Amino acid sequence: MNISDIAKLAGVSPASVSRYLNNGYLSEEKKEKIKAVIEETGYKPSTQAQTLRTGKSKLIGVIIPKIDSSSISQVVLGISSVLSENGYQILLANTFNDERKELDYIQTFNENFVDGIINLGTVSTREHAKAFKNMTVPAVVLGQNVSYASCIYHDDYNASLDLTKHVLSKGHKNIAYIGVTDKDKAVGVLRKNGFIDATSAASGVKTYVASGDFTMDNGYHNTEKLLKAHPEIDAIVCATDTIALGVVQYLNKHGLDIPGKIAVAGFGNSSGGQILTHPLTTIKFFYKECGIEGAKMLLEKLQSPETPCKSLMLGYEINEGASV
Amino acid sequence: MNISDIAKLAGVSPASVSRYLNNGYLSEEKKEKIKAVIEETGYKPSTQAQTLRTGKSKLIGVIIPKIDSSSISQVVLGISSVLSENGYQILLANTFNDERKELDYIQTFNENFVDGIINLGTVSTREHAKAFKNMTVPAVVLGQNVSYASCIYHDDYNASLDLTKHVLSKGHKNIAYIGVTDKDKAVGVLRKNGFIDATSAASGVKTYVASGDFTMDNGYHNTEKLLKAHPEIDAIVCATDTIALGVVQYLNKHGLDIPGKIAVAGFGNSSGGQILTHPLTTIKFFYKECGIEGAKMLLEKLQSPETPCKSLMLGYEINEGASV
DNA sequence: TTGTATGCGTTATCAG
DNA sequence: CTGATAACGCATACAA
Repeated sequence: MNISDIAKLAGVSPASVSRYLNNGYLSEEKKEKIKAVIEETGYKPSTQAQTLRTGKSKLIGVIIPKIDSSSISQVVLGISSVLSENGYQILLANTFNDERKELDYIQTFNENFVDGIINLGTVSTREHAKAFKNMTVPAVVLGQNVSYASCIYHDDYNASLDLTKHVLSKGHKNIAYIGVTDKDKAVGVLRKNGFIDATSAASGVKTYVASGDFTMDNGYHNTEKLLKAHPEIDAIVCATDTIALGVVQYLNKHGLDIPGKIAVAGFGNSSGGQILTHPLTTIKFFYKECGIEGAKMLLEKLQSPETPCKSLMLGYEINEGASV
Repeated sequence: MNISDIAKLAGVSPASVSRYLNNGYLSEEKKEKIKAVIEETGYKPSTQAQTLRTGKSKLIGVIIPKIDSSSISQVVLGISSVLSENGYQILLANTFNDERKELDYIQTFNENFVDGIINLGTVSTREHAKAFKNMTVPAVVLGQNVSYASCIYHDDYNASLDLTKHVLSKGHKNIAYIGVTDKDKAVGVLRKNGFIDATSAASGVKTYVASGDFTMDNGYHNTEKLLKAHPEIDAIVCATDTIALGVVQYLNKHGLDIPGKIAVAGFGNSSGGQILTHPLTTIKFFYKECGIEGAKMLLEKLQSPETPCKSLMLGYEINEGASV
């Protein structure tokens, strides 16, 4: 069932049907005719052909590292709210935190299927830079401060600095940090640096740094290791709430009081942290706003392709729970 | 940059380039030529045109109700593992639990873009039945037992029956149930029915039933209401772990001991339930397996379109935590 | 083994 | 206001 079939059934030319579907530059009489036929047949124009012809798909590719994450969910919510208002649909590509898959999807989306790309950035390698340089559709990176594309990111460094200072203000002297890979500048490097700078500015404070992936397991197992080697540890700062929850799980399991024996802090203000007997002290970033602004930035580029690259940094708040 | 440009640069016909890209029915000499030009130019064939021409996109549309969910994440992981092995990519469509959006995406995907659809079902209305009947690509529904498509679902009723029996076995006599909309047969109706049948078979047990959405807030606020009206309640069974975590949050906040004062149970075996001081007693469903089997079912239909409809039910396990 | 020609379903141009 | 026709980029039947 294609446009010509409809045209025949309605006794008009394919061009008229196309006009009906688009501008509607058409006599009332024919409009009626065509409308009737389309409703009867349930005809839907082929998006493939439309896209091939117009070069526009009204689809935005959003690349995310994992789906089971409240922060990412909020970013996507923000993106979705703006884009659907403007007639775009979202195609989500989940990389399962696999750098290769991320590049694959960037490639797949690029030149194909989508009118624009939003990438919730994790790592930024030379290959990423290259991929974005070669990009023919507008793209925005969220969560990382990159030079090769417009981006929106959080003030990870200062957030970490402040969070750590808050922990220090409670008198803790042996503070551990559980982070993630340095390949992730925002979450891996900047948050760690904030921790290091805050603690080294304090006197009489010893620190212990560990690292792993974005999972509760990371928190659980690193806590186990850290405490076995350094039972004097009295506070643990984690690069994400998810990791912090793993820490909490370990501490609960071993009857170590939070924050009496050991304080715990994280980043992300996830709902999971708030169910605890002692709600998690955590950094609240503006994830939904990040999505909203990112989508707006992309729309702007879609409308005027010559828009220059921008980078926007968003602030943060400390959510003081009872875990510190 | 299209196939003819490449052909010209390589001094061959467009057909030869096409052959190079596909079968490779071609002399070594020309292969070399074409390969060189493609690498030099970074040429990528247009997926749009390929799809228009072949009718195949190698893309599977997966429609999910929310992304911030560990169960859904696991299903998607299962789907992804099977499909990517077979050269398919996944396009995720998130409906934010909006029934209208779900139908929209079914429509959008149908006849367009994708070679097949996997729908993580929530509600099943007459419109859903109609949409699936009109579907021109193979489709599989996950999580709901529907008649209009192949499906894979969980044994929600018996899981709920067993879970409730387990709660009863601990001597609780005033048991509340916090569920979700009856529009969702699997989670809304069957789990509730299991609860009702188990409790009404027991003697001297009073029950209290509330309902809301798939959020922690549902658990939190309904617990508040229930306990204010019925302070004698000594156990709360929830249709999902997320709801149960909201219950836990309320109980923790008000210093009500779990399970001493009130027992809590849920469904889904989410990691969030396991961080608690008293890990959540919950039903473990086989989500990843559900995704795997669903993807296999779809592949089968893709390969032989005349495959008849199937429905497959998966079992469950009780994960006995310390919350009951 | 290779090239030419055609058509997938649509929209845009242009003449009427 | 309307219809014929070309073109988007590719894959394939057919001819060579």
